[in-house]
Amino acid sequence: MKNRELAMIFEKIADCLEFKGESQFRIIAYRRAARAMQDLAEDVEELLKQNKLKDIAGIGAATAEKIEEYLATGTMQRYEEARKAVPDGLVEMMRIPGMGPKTVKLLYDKLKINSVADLEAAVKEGRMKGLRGFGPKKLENILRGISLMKTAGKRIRLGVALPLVESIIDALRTKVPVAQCLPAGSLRRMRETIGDIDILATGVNGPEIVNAFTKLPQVRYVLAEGDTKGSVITGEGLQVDLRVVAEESYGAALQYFTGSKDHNIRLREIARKKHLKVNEYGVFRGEKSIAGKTEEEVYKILGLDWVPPVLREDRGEIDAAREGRLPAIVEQSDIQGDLHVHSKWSDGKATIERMVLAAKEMGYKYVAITDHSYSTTIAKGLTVERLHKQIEEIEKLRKKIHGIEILTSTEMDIKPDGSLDFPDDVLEELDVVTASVHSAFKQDRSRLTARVLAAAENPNVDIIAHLTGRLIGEREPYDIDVEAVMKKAADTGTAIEVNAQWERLDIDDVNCRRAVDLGVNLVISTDSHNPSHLQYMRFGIATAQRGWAAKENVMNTRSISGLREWLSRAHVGAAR
DNA sequence: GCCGTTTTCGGCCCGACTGTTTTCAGTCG
Repeated sequence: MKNRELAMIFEKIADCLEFKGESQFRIIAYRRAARAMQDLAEDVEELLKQNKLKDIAGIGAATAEKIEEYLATGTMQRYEEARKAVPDGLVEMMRIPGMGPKTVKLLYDKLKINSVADLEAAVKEGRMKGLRGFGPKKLENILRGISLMKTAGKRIRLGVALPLVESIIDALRTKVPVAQCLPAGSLRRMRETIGDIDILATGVNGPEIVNAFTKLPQVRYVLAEGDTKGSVITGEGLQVDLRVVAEESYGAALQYFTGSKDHNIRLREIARKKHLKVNEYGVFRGEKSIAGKTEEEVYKILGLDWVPPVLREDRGEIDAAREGRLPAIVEQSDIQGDLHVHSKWSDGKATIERMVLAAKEMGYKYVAITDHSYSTTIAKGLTVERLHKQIEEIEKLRKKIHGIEILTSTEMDIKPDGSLDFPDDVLEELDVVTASVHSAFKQDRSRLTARVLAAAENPNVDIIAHLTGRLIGEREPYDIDVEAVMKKAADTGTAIEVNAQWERLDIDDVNCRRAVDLGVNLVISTDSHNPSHLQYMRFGIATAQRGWAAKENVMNTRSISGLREWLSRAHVGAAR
């Protein structure tokens, strides 16, 4: 799959064009094309074969031709030219916070500075002396930018970012009176990783709030401090931006500060066509504010339904909002049970009883105990004999704990040769069966895919868990043909899991959207190894929402009888 | 370079903050 390669190439072309000072619009067009490639769940080669490249939003005649050229020849003329014209060092220099194309170009033209290392040396040797626009503060900022780029700049995962932002907001509230204070940006959109943290506050005294913010103990550097906006770097090297607005602008500011950038640009284009203007203070006709107190009225005045933050990625949600066909996305309150929970029997940290009681506490109507099978030796996987003992224990617990159904289950290993740990007659004894890959990740694409396809075809397998095996920022997805597995799952009724552990979020939002389009059944489960993990359901829900999943798409929104109906139907589907 | 419920050509989102400069360009989100 060449989608990612193409995304990188278009991004690089945009960088080079930016350096050369070409039209902003052309640069934006290339960046948009890059993102279109990034967001594409289907294989770009497949779309080329079907002659559908130009159906992708952001891909026009020129970029389609370049994609075709690259897929046919392995090179792209435009890319080769751009790389030759702009040394790699210059592109890297543009990544330094505070350094843009103009500054880099000027230093290259005047002083022949062409790398980050050379830039650092030049500042320290005083080579910029007398150069217009390079005062002492500017030089200081360049050095700081270089050190920031070295130490920071890494995206952090949602599960790490959320507690961090909560601690910052709590600290701010103790220092200064603020009416509203909440996370915006990619955090509010629940993206799987967060580049920087955005916080929106309302209050009458902007400068005082911003000042208190810049003096918080978490702050290492202050990047900017104005009347309504502050920007800092925390001890962890993470950038946090605070924006303060008046109460009457709350909705418009929240909308603006939640983004995404591309979503907002679309909104402003719509406004412009209606001879309106949208900014963070409201929606304006001429000088007059006509909306802004709530997000709902901002969207409404533009002729759109309110768009849930998780959908604001410019992935078709604007058109859907205009046409009244936004999905009724699945909500936490729809979830009736968790179908992926471990206990002490394998690598979980708590007894079955504690896990079940914690699930009941969540308000669930059922929970499946999915301990590992014996091939996963590192996790003390269960043999057939131990599985039978576990079933006996569950039967006892059923008599003891009421108000929640305990489902017998397994997270069974799909072995390297595609066979399964348990024979069919054992699987038939279980209420629900999950299968997943825990070994031989490095197998080639065809073997790995065949292995999972075989599991999905087994009528006794109900769910495929963490399909791609990725660990965000740690381990790449296995080389598996996700599209082929999904098509098989759509055919057999086998569900694909949205794993809610924030290190995994597997499948991701883009693949989830594709699954929904293909009519694949989903489950959202936490893969809990202790009772507190059950809370991670919110991350799984957010991922499914970002994938446009509705309640109907998600099997564990069903009542226990509805769930059992699907479990039996899945088997019929596979048998045909 | 993309795109069309005013357009197939002529548009293309909008404002805050900084640093250094005497009125604004560059950068960022």
